[in-house]
Amino acid sequence: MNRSVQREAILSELRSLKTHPTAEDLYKRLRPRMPKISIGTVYRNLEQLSVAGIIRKLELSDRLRRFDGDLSPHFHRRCCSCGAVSDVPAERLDALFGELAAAAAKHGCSGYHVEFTGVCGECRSNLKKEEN
Amino acid sequence: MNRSVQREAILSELRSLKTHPTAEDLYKRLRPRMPKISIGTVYRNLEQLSVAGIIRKLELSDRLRRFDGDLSPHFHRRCCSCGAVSDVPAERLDALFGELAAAAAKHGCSGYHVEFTGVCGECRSNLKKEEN
DNA sequence: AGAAAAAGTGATAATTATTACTCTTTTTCT
DNA sequence: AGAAAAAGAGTAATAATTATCACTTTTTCT
Repeated sequence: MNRSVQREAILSELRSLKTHPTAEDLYKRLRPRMPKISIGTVYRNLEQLSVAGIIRKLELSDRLRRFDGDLSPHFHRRCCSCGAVSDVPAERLDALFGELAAAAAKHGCSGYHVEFTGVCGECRSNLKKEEN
Repeated sequence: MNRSVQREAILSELRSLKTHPTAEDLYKRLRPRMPKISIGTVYRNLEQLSVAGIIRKLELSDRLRRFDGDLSPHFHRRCCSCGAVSDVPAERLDALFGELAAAAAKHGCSGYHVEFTGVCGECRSNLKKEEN
């Protein structure tokens, strides 16, 4: 994999975000700085970076693919209402990680992904406002 | 929700399978019996059935949505190579289910989904053949 | 450093899963 | 049975992602 200014911009932008952005999200954020960058370039680089194990491709309960620059073990939490994806802090879950890895291995698998679903705080308060 | 022959055929076909089929898969299987059924009907019914909680919609590490007629608690295992989805038997995982539910609740979530990833037996042997 | 090879880019076309729409048929309910 | 509601068939539209291709940038190698 060669290096390119676009690839590095995409990677550093992704790493600066905790929002698990889509390719389109990143494209919009990069354009002010790099007006000529193309959406295909963003897709191509995200794919390559994830194949290389430098980032993680999340294919979750959604039609859109999201990307994560944080490779440390953690769970994801998705809002059923707005679709936002946030991290589940790892505190006190370490034992669970180990058990899941062991369960996966027992069934011939090397990886696992856990997604929690619920309504995020923001959406909950929006829904309450609508009720009134 | 009214009843219709198409809906019942879709549901019973799904329930007869352990393969977590896509809408397209089901459509192809139903056509010999019901040549006039339309793909839109399959999508519409699968959506309605999952909203009603009669089946489960799986949105996993894949572009395609898959459906599951088995509502009992279990994990899924996906082959990284061919994409096949199979069930992880629940034996000895019951404790894990409980811990995950508790962890989800602690983080304001009501549901969770666990997917294990690895290469399935069939793909592993195919890959070995290619090596020779 | 400079030439040749490899990899990457931007722009756009193509693909494909899913949804929307219109009109007809089936189901439900009295 | 007959009116009203729900569902189906067929097809068009949408939208995320991938492929293509001529050109540019980066890397490699002497």
